[in-house]
Amino acid sequence: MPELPEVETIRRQLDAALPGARIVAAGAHPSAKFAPATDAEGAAIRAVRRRGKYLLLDLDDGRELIVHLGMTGAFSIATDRGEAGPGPYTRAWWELDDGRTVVFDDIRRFGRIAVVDAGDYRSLPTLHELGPEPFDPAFTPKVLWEALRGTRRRLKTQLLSQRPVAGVGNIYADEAFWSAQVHPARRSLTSAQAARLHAGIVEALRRGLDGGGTTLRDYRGVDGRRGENQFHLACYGRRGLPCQRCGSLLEAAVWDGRTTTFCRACQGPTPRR
DNA sequence: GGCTGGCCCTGTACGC
DNA sequence: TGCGTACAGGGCCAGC
Repeated sequence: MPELPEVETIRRQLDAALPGARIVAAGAHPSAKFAPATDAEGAAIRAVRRRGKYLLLDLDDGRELIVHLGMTGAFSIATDRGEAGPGPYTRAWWELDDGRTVVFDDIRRFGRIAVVDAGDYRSLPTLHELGPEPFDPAFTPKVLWEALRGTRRRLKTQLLSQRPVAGVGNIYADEAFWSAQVHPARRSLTSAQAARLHAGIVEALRRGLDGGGTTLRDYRGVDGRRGENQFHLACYGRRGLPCQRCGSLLEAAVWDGRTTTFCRACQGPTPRR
């Protein structure tokens, strides 16, 4: 499940390989989520950027090819015809003028592709309303506090909306709340808790980035390599295992449709509502 | 306008 | 062994 560190790892690999190449042909799964991939045909790729979990490929005609990896999206670049080309889970592919083919596979089809005028993200609500980048100086503890205390939703639910900060998904959210010793089901927090959560978010994402991403099931880089960060998770997916800080057994619950792992001893009792 | 819950998807794990 | 069911979850959207 690609979150910011995984998407950034992929971005770096694509940005090292694609700028300068022109898309001479394209194909896509007929679903409305992937069909727009063919709209990029004829354009050259200038750069590969990232906002949150979205990959933004700048095209030379004033548009952007936007790709969200969803849960199981993955890129590969085929250099020889017939080798690592489109497969049963390929949802889009782009043939380049240098003979390579960029292939986008997505088993569960939670991904999404769009081509828009540069900077016009109105057709992608989450991207349009996206919060600051976590490593940007504009993302401060105060900004996070303001974004979280201005809602009555659970803190984690609000965090996953991508509005307080861009790029945090379920894995890094659990890690950040555990690190900050803040209960994710709370609906309010102090400025001191916000400061700890801010530090926890940045730290968790930085660690994921340094590890080349977290591979739990499907995530692979463009080069097919798995991430390493799954070996360093302290909380996510460790229900029933001892907390690395206090030794209590970690618990898990489902709130707002998302499984959350937490330490009752470190992060406090679950709020009544 | 804010919030909640359902839906989309398919491989994997597990129980019977 | 084979079948059925639950589960994983990011983003969108209808309905409250």
